[in-house]
Amino acid sequence: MGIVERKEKQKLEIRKLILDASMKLFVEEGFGNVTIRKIADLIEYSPTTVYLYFKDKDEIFFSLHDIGFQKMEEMNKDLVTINNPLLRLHKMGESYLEFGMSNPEYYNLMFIQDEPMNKITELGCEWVKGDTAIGRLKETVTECIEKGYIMKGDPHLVSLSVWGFVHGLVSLAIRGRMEKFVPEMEMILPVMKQSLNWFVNNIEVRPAGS
Amino acid sequence: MGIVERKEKQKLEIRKLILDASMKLFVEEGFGNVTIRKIADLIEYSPTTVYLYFKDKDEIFFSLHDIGFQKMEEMNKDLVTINNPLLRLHKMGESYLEFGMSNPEYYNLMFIQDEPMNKITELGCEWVKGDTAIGRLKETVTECIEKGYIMKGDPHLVSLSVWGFVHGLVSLAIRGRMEKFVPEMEMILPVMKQSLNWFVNNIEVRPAGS
DNA sequence: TTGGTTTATTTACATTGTTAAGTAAATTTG
DNA sequence: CAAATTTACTTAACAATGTAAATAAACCAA
Repeated sequence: MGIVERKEKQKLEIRKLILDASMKLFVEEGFGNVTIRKIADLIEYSPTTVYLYFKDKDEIFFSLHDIGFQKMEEMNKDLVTINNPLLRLHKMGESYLEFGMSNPEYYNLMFIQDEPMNKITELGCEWVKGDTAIGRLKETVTECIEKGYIMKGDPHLVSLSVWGFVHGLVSLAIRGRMEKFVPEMEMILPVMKQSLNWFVNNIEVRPAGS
Repeated sequence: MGIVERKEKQKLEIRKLILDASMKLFVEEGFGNVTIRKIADLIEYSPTTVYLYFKDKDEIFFSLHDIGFQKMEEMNKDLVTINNPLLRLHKMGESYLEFGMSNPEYYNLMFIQDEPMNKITELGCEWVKGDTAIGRLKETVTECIEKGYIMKGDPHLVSLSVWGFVHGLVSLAIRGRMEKFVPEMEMILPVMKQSLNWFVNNIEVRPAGS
């Protein structure tokens, strides 16, 4: 079945071509300016050809959202080596902030935009990528609690809180709600890290009298 | 000049008609399904009439975003009577969560969607409504720090952190990213409140040995 | 070569935001 | 009151969009 294989490979190549072009447009012109026709122009196919590889526009966004999680995972892979769970949690947070601020378009698709989730509910399946990422957070939080680094509590709830915290910062920033707080662009990430620092300091259980 | 006055009043009435219709559509059919034509249909005018009252679609969204802040302010007006600043901060947080969850469309316009901010940067002016709301948060946080209810730190940074926290929860919830954490709809707000509770407990300075 | 399958394109349509031009009524001016 | 002008609105139209149907071209098995 060598021919079938080759065909499949070609099919995947064009899919990739479409996704790359979409992301390029997404980054350069913003979410609202990604159109099927521009994508088609960029890959030098007719607009309708795109529909041979993706059911509709939302499916393209869903695929990009997926790629975003892969990128994030890659960025996080070194963190497992950190032994101290609270330090690991802190670094995970920093990594999250960095990912969001340096890939706002992916972040947008992964955690803010509705379109990729539409696709998920439409297919009746779960948000696999997001859930596994959160799963890893939960492991670390659980370890923090078990080893007494942070106050005893429901790991589930604490994980949600931690995620909420970093997501709040990133999403405020990339949607332009932080300008009054942090007027200079290049200060946003540092300030967010300070904020995370404050957060971790506060949830850390300090030995009595320190 | 009674006639001029009456005319102005009529003009405002139609503006309100448009805004109400927009909000109705927004709530019932979602952000993406608000179209000028549907608005016009609803108020029984031609689509172009809308443009006599609003420069463009974004200006409608901006006005709605503004109304959202008014509603929020109204919801918060009782809070100033709370003397204990940490309790006040806690209640402000709860109120914020409640507002977001019971008015997701307004929340969307106020803190997530790009369009209203486009209008602001276009006009070269500031995000007045948002900034004053945040100002009130900052006052309470400052008081908390001064009176020793929470750890000493930069009020600016702490305010951003608090805001980030509650915003993170609300925006994850209304963009459907919390389903795995909290599968039952009606549990979302309670869980978010628990989360806020945990947060406040952690930032509160406890007397040594308690 | 023939007939079927895959892959792409050309047309086409409905929906969108928005503008330009036109019209009828209301108001002002003489 | 009659003429001029302003106001409030509509009709018609344009360009851009997502997407479907019809069609043509390329490819391959028989």
